[in-house]
Amino acid sequence: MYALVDGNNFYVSCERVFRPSLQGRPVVVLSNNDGCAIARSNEAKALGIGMGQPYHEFRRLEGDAGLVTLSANFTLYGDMSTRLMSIAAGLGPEQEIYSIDESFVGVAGVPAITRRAHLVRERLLQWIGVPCGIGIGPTKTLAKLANHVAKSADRKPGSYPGEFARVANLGELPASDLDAVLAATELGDVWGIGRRIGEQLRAAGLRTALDVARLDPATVRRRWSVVLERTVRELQGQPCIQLEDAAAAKKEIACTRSFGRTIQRLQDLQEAVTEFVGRAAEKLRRQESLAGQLLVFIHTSPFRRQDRQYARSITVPLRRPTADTLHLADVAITALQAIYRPGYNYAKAGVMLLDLQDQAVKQGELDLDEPGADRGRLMAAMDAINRRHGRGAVHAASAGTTGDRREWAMRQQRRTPHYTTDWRQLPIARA
DNA sequence: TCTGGGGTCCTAGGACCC
DNA sequence: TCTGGGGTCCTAGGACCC
Repeated sequence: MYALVDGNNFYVSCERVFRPSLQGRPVVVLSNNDGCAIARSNEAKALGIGMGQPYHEFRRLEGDAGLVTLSANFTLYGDMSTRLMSIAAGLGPEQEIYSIDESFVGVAGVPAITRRAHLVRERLLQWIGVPCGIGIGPTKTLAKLANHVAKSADRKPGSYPGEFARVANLGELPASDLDAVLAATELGDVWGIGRRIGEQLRAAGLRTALDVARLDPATVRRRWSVVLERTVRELQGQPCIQLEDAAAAKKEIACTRSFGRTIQRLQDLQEAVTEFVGRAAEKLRRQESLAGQLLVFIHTSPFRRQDRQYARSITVPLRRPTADTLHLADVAITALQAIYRPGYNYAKAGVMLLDLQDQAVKQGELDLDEPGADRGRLMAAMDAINRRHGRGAVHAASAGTTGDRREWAMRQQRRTPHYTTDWRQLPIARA
């Protein structure tokens, strides 16, 4: 038996903890560069603002409907997430942290689980201040579906029985009642059924989660894929997707960004790419891995129809796997020079570290006395300084030294403070 | 004018091996 | 006219997730 705990409209809820005046108001959190909506309060959803909708399309609601828009504050959300996860873990013996605001908890054998879930939920609300929904079911897919039910029963009364509001346990439901819940759920709301497969299923005459659950797994495998087959079996109550107890090491690490405005010069791209390498390599060292390949890409904006378009990437195999920022930056800049073409308005660039391997596993070789081959201590010192004095306190010089005046800097007009991770930005309570 | 970032898994097809 | 069988590895592309 599994539980899925997740924060409602998580980013918005985090912002509301520190600005209670946002309660009850339509609030949207924007993506990087204040580009599009990535979290919406229920009130904002009611205004018709869609997930991923471009900001400029709903900006007018700030005046017309009292909409509050905020720039993304991922430092805050990450810290709130850590706190939330540690409390959610109290629900059962095993936990898989699935995303910034969701975790699966293995709850097999936990007595009075529904009541316990209510207590954990109240604790999350009181200690963290973030409202959560908890769904419980015999498979991860059914736990996800139960979580959807819990949220819908809360937000849209009448869509499901009222006792499912906030906490929904499908595990102790008679079969006929479970069928009724599945029948009331759109197939597109099932975990694992996205836009494309959803369209194909609807074209085949299916409408609800119950329709999908009644498909024959072998047929589904033949006509679609083993992935969808697992979804069908999980809906039928047969567990196919394991709980991933320990976080696995990443197989690739990326740092990619759209620019605050388009840039043309190689120099600016070099600064950006160097910075991306620095961040990616830092993540790489944190998980104690080495990269075997590095990929760099640059492209123009497909949304700027008037611009000539250009997009290219290049993958460079590294002679030795490495986690050395300076070495990786050298490689990345050479790679960038190979794909850069003047005369385009570049909108985005990125770096990916691929073919990652454990740093403990090293190919032995003759020491050919390569200068600077091992800068592990320098990297450790860089990481320590940046941890203590903030991101970017030390970096490769090719990342540029002009700070916020950098041409490509991200636009973030309404970012809230780092309330919980920076002494200078602590909130102040006044009597 | 203005449209995010970071991942995973699966499959098909080609190259290559004996 | 007639052209094997069995396998691995790699990559690109598609689909999904939050």
